[in-house]
Amino acid sequence: MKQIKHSEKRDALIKLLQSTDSHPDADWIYSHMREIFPNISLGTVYRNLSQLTEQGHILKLSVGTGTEHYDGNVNTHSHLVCSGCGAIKDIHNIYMDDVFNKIESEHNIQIDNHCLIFQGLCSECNKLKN
Amino acid sequence: MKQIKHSEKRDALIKLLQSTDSHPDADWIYSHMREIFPNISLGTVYRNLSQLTEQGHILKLSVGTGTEHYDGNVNTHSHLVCSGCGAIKDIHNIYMDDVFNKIESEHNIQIDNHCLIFQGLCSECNKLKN
DNA sequence: TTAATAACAGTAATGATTATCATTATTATT
DNA sequence: AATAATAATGATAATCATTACTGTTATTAA
Repeated sequence: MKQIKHSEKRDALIKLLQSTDSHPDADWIYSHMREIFPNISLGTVYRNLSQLTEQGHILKLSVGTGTEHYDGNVNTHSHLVCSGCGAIKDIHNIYMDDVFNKIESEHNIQIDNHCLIFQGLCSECNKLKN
Repeated sequence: MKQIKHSEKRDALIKLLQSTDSHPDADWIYSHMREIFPNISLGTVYRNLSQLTEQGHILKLSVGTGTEHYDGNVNTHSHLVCSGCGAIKDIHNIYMDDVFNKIESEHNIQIDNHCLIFQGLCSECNKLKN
């Protein structure tokens, strides 16, 4: 197994992701990292993003928008992609463990992880609609 | 609104997607479409895939594998991406409507659609494990 | 202090998807 | 049926997110 060496930039990347709930993509992350490290390379951002994802320190969200989005919050929760404003919002969801257990025993499968993405209207856009 | 004209190839594309439960990507679809229409263009495949997705006749599955996958079954169901064999399997799931209702009222949001992807072991790989 | 090697910047390459454009097929209208 | 409008198509070029490569620098173990 390949050892991992300390990296100031990787630390800052986690910190950046944990400081926002906007679920940014690599481009946003890159431009914000450049404010801290003006000459950081885009390759470094991608390399660290995939390493951190692999190790479970961050989450990769495939929402079908053409770019991958990332989440510094690895606690179980769901996401809403709002068709009104396009934002990706966190949805606290306590019901999935129960669903897991039922489905695991029904299908004889093992569920290690999941990704639940809702499409619809966030509370702000839903309010505007009425 | 742009009118839609009949297309033999689009019809065959839906039919192809409905004939399999393998959740193929554009490349697989392209090569199978070429068996029916030897000179069909890859662009035609992509164009029809996005049109059909937009109109809700098929589903686009963003599972984070680098390519988009497509599903001809638009009835509510979930998917398992098996970490053993890599397959994408259908998971019949009757529990989500209930979860929707609870979450909609908790968050004052409107849920139009959802995509639930499990990661774990399919029943075959789970059996082999023991 | 040295040796091994992970992380890095800079940049080129890859590969999935989208756009363009000239031609063909479909459909509404005469 | 003939015509006109325009959607669909094949071929191909362009785009753009992501990955790979290469020489250099930083980290850490010995």
